[in-house]
Amino acid sequence: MTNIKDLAKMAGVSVTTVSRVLNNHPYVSEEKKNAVLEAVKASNYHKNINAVHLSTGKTSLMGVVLPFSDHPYFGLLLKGIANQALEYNYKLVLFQTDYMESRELEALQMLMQKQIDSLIICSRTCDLSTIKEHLPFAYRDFVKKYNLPYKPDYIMDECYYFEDGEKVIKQIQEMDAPPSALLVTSDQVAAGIVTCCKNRHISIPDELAIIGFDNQPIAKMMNITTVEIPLENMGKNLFLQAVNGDLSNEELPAKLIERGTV
Amino acid sequence: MTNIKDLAKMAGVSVTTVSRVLNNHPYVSEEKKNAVLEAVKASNYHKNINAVHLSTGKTSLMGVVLPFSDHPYFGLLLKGIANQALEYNYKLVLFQTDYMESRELEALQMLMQKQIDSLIICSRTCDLSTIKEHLPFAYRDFVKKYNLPYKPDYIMDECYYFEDGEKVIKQIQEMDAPPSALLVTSDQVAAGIVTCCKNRHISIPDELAIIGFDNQPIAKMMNITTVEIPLENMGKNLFLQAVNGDLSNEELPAKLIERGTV
DNA sequence: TTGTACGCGTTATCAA
DNA sequence: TTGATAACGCGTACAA
Repeated sequence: MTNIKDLAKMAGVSVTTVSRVLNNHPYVSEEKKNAVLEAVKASNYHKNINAVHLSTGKTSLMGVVLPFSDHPYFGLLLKGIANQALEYNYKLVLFQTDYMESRELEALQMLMQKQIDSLIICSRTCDLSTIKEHLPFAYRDFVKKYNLPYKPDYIMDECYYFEDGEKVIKQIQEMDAPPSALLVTSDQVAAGIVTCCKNRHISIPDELAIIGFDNQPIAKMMNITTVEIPLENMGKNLFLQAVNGDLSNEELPAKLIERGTV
Repeated sequence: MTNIKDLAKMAGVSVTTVSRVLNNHPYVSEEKKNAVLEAVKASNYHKNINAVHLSTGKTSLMGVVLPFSDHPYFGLLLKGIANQALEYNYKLVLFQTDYMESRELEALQMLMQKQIDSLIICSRTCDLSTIKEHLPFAYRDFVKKYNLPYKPDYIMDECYYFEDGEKVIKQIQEMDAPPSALLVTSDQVAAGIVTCCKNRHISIPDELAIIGFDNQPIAKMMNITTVEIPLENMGKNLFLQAVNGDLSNEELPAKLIERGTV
């Protein structure tokens, strides 16, 4: 593999001049510039980016931690981040954790080792203190904390996909005092619930009212009342905050889309 | 930031010894080893992985090119790759191309610049020749080529999600000679089609037969006949081939799951 | 078992 | 406008 030293020799200039040309720095004569570009072409030269990283101390790589990307919520969030990353010429390194702490730690590891410049944690299983003690510098937390009372039975975990709708209905039917309404954190799951209810002849919204989440197209098709969340926008904001070190704890508006399941 | 030189000074040994301890190499006395480990702890030391990369010429980073990850087909494929990557201690760099050639080129770029050790291209828009001319070495192509006759009208592109089912039905209903059966390349879309047919009182399979793809849980819930593809396994294989430079052009079995839409 | 010294490929500083 | 040369942090022949 040819390197800038080779190029310098080929073009009859110093490595500094080659570097200047390669990075569009000023103060290079047209003549030498052309000589360098010639050499680049002739040798099929490509920068070794790792050397650049070592020299500059930056990688233009941003980590994103999330449980899975094949879920519409995280998928859209990721999309927002990704688009913004594209604009800033950043690449993303994805950490699909499946809610496993060990994988979250891998991300922290990469951050510490400087393989990524920054890290967006969209979901975490590990303790905040764990994050804290692993980092040599301060981190930012944008999550608002609420202390609302709730009924544990009425909260069902691990519902991410369409097919989980069946599980929910089963669970509800086994309850002594089943809820008469469901706030579902994904339109996909809501759609699954609606489908399952149809199969079992449970009337919606009479017997069971449902509000979805995200205002996905599937909610429109199946006429499901839902909450619109500006996920892509959230992703965009996250990226910007991460890349700039901003602290604009902006609140994004959510909107109720009323349809037929309530 | 402290580096191995600092550690060496702190522990009263040479950088070589520090490196040996850090990489679990043999030929280090317990005494010195402990001294180094002490220093590591005391200084909150972390390797600068970029320096390692430069020195070793490897990054343990593998690129994956795919159009989107929030689609069950690519989602599962990615899952298979990711799990295997985990085992081999590789990290993945995701290139979500949205079928844009420019983004595919970015991936090739990173490969050439040695920021990633290897690249798995799950989908491509660019020409094979483009890939070829961008690479300094040979690449492997595992795609079988078939030359089957087909009717262009009967092929509908850009159907990826549940909601695209509506589009399909609309298009079919506008045809002079609509097909009586659909082979759908995603169970999500198939489910959307089935739902849409229900809404419009189109009888399945009498008026329209449907075969899905992937045997996703949604297909089971909606009783859709489908083809089971070992996607995760495919992903696993892809990773192994990429990491080992294997050429085991293995053919994985697909299986028809007969249900109610045919 | 240990350490010296060099190479990896760039960028940055500073003097010319 | 140019070029020597010193970082950057680590791995590793090679010598001891």
